[in-house]
Amino acid sequence: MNARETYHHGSLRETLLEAAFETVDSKGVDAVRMRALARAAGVSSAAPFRHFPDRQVLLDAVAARAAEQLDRALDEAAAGCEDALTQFRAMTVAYVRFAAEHPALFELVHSTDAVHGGFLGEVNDERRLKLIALIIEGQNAGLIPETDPELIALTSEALTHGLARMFVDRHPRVRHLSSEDARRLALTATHLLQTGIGLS
Amino acid sequence: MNARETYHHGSLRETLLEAAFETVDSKGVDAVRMRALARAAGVSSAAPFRHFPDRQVLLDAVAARAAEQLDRALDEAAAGCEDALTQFRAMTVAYVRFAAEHPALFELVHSTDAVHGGFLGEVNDERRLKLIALIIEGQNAGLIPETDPELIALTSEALTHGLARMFVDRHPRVRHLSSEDARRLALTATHLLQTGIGLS
DNA sequence: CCCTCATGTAAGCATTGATAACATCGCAAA
DNA sequence: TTTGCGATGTTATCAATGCTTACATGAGGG
Repeated sequence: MNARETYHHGSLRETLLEAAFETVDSKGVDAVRMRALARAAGVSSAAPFRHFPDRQVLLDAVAARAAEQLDRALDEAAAGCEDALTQFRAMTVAYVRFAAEHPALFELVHSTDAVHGGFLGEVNDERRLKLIALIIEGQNAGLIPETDPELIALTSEALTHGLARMFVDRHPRVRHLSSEDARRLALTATHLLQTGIGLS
Repeated sequence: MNARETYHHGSLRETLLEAAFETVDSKGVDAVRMRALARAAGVSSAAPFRHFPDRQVLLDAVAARAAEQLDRALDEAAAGCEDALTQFRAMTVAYVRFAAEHPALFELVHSTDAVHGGFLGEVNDERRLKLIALIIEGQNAGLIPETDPELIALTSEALTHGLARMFVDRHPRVRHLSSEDARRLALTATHLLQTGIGLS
């Protein structure tokens, strides 16, 4: 499929999107070059612009796909869990892990440009709402004390996001951690916080 | 000093550095253009390369200056505080505040490229060591229970870094917060965490 | 006083994102 | 089946950018 016989490519948009996604994941956002993508798809350097008005729109599309992947990872992590609290913890771990394994994608999902553009912001919002819902659910089930859920969610998210960011930024203290170490760290840290919130 | 009569500029390096710093702070890293800086300094477009081998080195210099400014902010915040714990909290607030007020500079200080290049990494390390020292000092003074200081520092830093990042990323939940609100949030969040750690 | 070398200039290169004018072809309507 | 139109691809080209090379200038030490 890399070489092409027909004048029309057939699925250029998807091919470009996929290649851009891989490039971001493996080499970072800055490594995404319109001409390189075109060359890889066996197509002229102007062709991509038929499918993406400009580079930023392409990156937005990549960000959207990455957000889907992140959401899926969180859902899968929460799938096997019984109560709201366990789900909450599992999602925290999955979140940090995604950041550790796909730093560039994680960064792109939260990059101001893409988020401010609207649709991605809503996706992120939805993910957050899911977490708040879990907290409220936990409160209703008596698992979490009835403190301000907004504050709990915010603080918890800050801790999670911060841990994730430390992996993205190759923070010295987490740089050489194994995947399992990272998992334990996320659990321990959130546990520490949750002790403060009032969880057992 | 903007217009120049002499063939030699006299302080081109500093002028460029300052202009780049301002540009990063006000318009972001991507807005830094070598030619624009040269034009602003009233100098040919090749001149900057006499002082900075390439753009990245210039950005590294900007990052170093930003790191100094951040360190100064933290020191000033800690200056008036009595015990280690209060210092620790004040520095947390100052850290988040710096991120909120100078998002691009904050990002640059932690950008992987600049950090991985060595010297900036050491600056950041030093800042971290200062925090750990505070924790140990707090433990010695009986203000902080004798739990693993590494873990406490790491978790605390994750929370702080996460809060800071939320401002940088214009996170919806903090986007419309006033400076005072942000201060309170940082305090409340760290308090929540410190409750978990075992602080009063 | 002069001559060296740090610092500046002019010109140009390769690369990049983006656009405009033209080519090809799938597909639906006549 | 034919036609022709809109989606998609091509070629050629632009302006901007980072960076380099070869040359110019002049400040300051010997």
